[in-house]
Amino acid sequence: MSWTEERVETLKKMWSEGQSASQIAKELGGVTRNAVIGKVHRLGLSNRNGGGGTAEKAKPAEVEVPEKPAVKAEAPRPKPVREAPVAAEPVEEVKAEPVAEAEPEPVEAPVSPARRQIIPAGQPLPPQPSANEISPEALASVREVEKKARRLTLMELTERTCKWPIGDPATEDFWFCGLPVQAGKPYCEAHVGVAFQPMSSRRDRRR
DNA sequence: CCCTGATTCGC
DNA sequence: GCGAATCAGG
Repeated sequence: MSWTEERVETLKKMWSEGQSASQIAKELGGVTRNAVIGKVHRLGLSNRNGGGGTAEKAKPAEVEVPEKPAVKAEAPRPKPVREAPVAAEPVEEVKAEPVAEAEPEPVEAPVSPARRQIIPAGQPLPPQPSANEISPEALASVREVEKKARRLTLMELTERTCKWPIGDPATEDFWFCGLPVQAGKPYCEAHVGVAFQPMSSRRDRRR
């Protein structure tokens, strides 16, 4: 597959949304995450903003000293004053521009630290079921399984780890199940059981 | 082990 | 330009 304009646009869109290279690769198909990352770099849109994923290594402080302007006896070229865009507001989102890449444009902008935060866009958290809507048997079973939970943190979750939350999110006493998920489902077998109950079996349940 | 992006370098 | 291999990290 090649990087058609359409595919590149999908890439740009997803990348700016904070999607990971592998996710983008899946979406596009026919390419690996390496290809995506490579393309991202070639397009020059390496740094994404937002605290979503792992975007470390952001040390803008280091700027090579440009050495002196030298003794150029040349004509002081007027240089097309590009006008400093002191818009004061990081407008951002320059999409919808079919432009085929203008020029490098100095990455260093007098931009203020007021950046838009991008929402992780992860899987929506599963709803904590009300204990009184789960059958005693199922509940007991789940409790048992939860003893074997891997106790993963939010960041450790993947497509193959059960995302069932356990404990109180407001305390340290909180983690995610993390056991292997049931094919296609976001939870492990036990949690799929309590998460997807037929309406018929959860009617009129009292404690 | 699962995953992430960054870089290199032969093609 | 492309992307597999590799690297460095979580």
